[in-house]
Amino acid sequence: MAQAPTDLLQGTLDLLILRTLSWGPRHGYGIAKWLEETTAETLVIEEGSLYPALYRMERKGWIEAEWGMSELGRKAKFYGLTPAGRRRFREHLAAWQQFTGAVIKVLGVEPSRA
Amino acid sequence: MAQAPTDLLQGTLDLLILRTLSWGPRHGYGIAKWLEETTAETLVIEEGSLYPALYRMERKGWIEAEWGMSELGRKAKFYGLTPAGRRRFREHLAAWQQFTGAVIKVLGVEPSRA
DNA sequence: CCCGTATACCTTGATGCTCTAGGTATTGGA
DNA sequence: TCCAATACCTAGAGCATCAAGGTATACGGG
Repeated sequence: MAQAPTDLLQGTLDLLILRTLSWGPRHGYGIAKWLEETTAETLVIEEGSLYPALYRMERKGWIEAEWGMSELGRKAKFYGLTPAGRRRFREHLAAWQQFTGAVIKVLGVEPSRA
Repeated sequence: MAQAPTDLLQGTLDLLILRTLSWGPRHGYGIAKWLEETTAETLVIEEGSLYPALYRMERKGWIEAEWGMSELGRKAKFYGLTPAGRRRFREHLAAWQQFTGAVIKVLGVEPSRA
């Protein structure tokens, strides 16, 4: 399969998580599921990538965790954006837009609008 | 500067190089300069990333090197695409389009069309 | 009542890309 | 003469992702 979206994910996972949480708190498992559903399984978030990413972001003060109950009645850790996380999201988003715009310029093609 | 295009570059550098060479052979230094000029310095390719990437790609049979003379009369190593490289480019490009399309769907914003 | 599946969390080690920071050599202009 | 630009190269560190393992609970079907 060579170099699937896998490697392309680098540096984008944080941004995707921040966006997911910008709609409101969610638990880890739910973040991954939501991303997968939203992109029709084009984006698949491995748990070995997800949880380390969440700790990283928590350590940096972008998100905050709180234990609670999932919709299905199981204990789950809910993550929510901090003000710093919101700021970070805006900055990272702008950087991504600029970067991707430049890549489009080089490649001469647009992303697929499936 | 936080997380500049630096980290976003992950997994995209190969694709950018393949695209650059799809116009014809070029030497390493020239590839980097061309990418920087084309994107108004939004994309800056460090030499410590560039040369390892070129060796990697040569080892994988996507590009071929040949010593020659630069436009300015200095010895330079020119890289050209192999048939496998052309195939690789098409595949990687398609994967990038699909991946980036999915990211756009999640983020809800378009890349900047500066 | 048992068992499989889905939910939900977590960790370790390996892999692999990019960057920092160094280095060499040549050319041309101030 | 000296500096900037051209053109190449490398070692080591940092860091993100993945593969592959693990725990525990709820629920439904048999």
